[in-house]
Formats: sequence, structure tokens, C-alpha cells
Amino acid sequence: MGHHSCCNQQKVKRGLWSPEEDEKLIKYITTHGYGCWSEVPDKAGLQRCGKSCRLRWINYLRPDIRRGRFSPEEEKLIISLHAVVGNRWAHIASHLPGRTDNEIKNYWNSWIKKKIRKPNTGTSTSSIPQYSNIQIPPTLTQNFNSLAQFEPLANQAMTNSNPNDNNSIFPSSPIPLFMFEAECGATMAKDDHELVADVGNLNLVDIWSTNGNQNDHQALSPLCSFVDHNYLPPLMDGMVTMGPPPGCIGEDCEASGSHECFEKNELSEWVEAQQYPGFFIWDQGLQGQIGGEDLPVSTTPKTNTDTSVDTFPSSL
DNA sequence: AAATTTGTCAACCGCTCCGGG
DNA sequence: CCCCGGAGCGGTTGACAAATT
Repeated sequence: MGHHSCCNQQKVKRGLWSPEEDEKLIKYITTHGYGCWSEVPDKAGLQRCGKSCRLRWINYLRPDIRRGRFSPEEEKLIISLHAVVGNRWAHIASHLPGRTDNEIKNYWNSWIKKKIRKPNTGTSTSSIPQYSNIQIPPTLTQNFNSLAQFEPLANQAMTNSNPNDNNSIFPSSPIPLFMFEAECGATMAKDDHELVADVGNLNLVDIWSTNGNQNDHQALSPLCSFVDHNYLPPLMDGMVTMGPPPGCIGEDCEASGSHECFEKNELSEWVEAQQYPGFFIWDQGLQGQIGGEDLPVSTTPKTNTDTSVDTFPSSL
């Protein structure tokens, strides 16, 4: 009869909500509150399934909803949180009062589409547009000058960032300082990401792995921690673009860019040789700046002829 | 100016988790 | 222990709007 399991009513309306339906739902919820969504349609006189009512209320009708464009601060928050927790929209939304996971997800998806529109050709040409004026959040710019400074925080991050724990507090940890994916998000397998955190000191270059292949990296990296991460944060002021570094360990390294990880010292040496202190530089145009030093992009020996300077939403 | 492509966004679908029986 | 139903989550769709050709 009903072609949908959650909708047992005779006539179940779907699609966009009419103002009249909204009014009914608002009236019902504001007077009765909600306990069981599946009984809301009946009691409110709506030809909808409970799930649809819940979604409508949560995403659009509840009084504390915040509408309109994301503020620059909100956008920055989303970007930095997403860099850490990946597509955990509800988690990100919990840091933005009045915003919903759906809204943030939509925003990110259209934003990301811009970012990865041009397919990655496998050369060092970045398909990632360069954005300006994005402030790196304070937790990402802290400088660490010694392992002794860094290690307690890393341990804390490890302790608190159980990938199986939805309530992991990883985002509020001072770790990571900054992370990058080994490859362009456009071509990367979702669960095969490698992240590198540079703590502003070449001795402390470390490899971070997503939970896709964490075991591989755990053995190599004493400070390894796990984050769920799908896409890079955008390039920021002072970031540079270069080809993949040498010294990659692993057979598919050449072909795929850098699917395997680097020995700590090899990567450190290589980074040092680039004469860009404060940076580490990574595969295929994805690299970053640590510690707030702005090196002009023009100093980059760039092989990059990228002209796709997509504009970041104007409010930034 | 019409047709086509691209973008936006609310809503849907299927899945997992969890708690009660 | 399993089964069931509801809540919540994230990927995806599709209607409509906007942009482009």
C-alpha cells in the first residue's frame, strides 16, 4: 500500500511544504512540544510522515534557527572544522548555533564543487583555486619549538580522538596545527587520505592518517592521530605550489602522487632543502604554511600555470 | 530570445544506533 | 538473545532559479 515504510498514512504528501502545512506544524509543536515524531502528523492534521515533520521542524521551523548567508566567521569556522572532522556535518553544526547540518552540508558541497571543478591532470598544476584573507584559526597557528611542547598535546589529542566516538573532542584540541592531504581531493579515494602536520619545526614533521588506513601509519608515526577528513582546507595567503617531494616510500607513490608515507627525516630534509622555513610542501600543489609567516607566492618556483582563480564567496 | 547548462537548496532515502519489550 | 520502531545522520536527488550560450 504505502510505498514507503515510514509513511503509513493513507495519503502521504511529499515534496515542498506549503505555508499552510508549516502553520499546522508550528501550531502543534509550539503548543504540545514533540516527543514522538511518528504521531505528530496525525495529531497535527498533516498528511506527512513523521520523519518529514521532524526534518521540517529541525531545519526550518524551529524558532532558534538562523537564516541567511553565513557570516565570514561562520564560514571560517566551517572550513577549519571540516579540515579536522571531515563530513561530520552534525558535529560541525553543533559549533554553529542556529545552523543545521543540512545547511552546512549544502554550503560545503557547492563550495567544494567550485574548488575541484577542474579535474586533476596528474601534473603539478593545482586544480585548487587560491583564496585570500582567510585567517588561520588560533589553534592552527600555535608554534611549537620542541617535541616536549608538542608531545603532551599530541598525546591528549590521541587520547581524545577516538574515530569511533562521535563525541570525540578532536576539534577543540590544540592539535592539529595544520594538516594537509597528500593529494587533491578530486582524485583521492575517500578513505585513503594521508595528512601531514607540521608543527612549525622541521623535526616534528609528522604523518597523520585518516581512519581509512590508520594502521599503516600508526606504526610509522609515534605522534599519529586519526581524523576524519575528506577535503583540504583552502589554500591561504602565502601558500605555494610545487610538485611532489622525493623520498616517498611505497610502490604506488610515483603513479598516484604520494599514496604512501614518508619517513620523517626524509620529508624533513626535503622540506628543509626547499628553503621555505615555516612551510611544508606537499604533493600536487597542496601545501601549507605553519606559524603565520607569510611568504609571497611569487617566491615559489612554481610549475603552476593555474589560471582558475575562482572567487571565494564575496563576504570573505 | 530561447535553449541549455549550471547552481542552489529543501527534502528524501537508506542506513546505523539505541532502547524497550 | 532477537526484534522492532524511532531518532538521527550523511549521501543524494530533483525542482526550481540563475547563468550562459
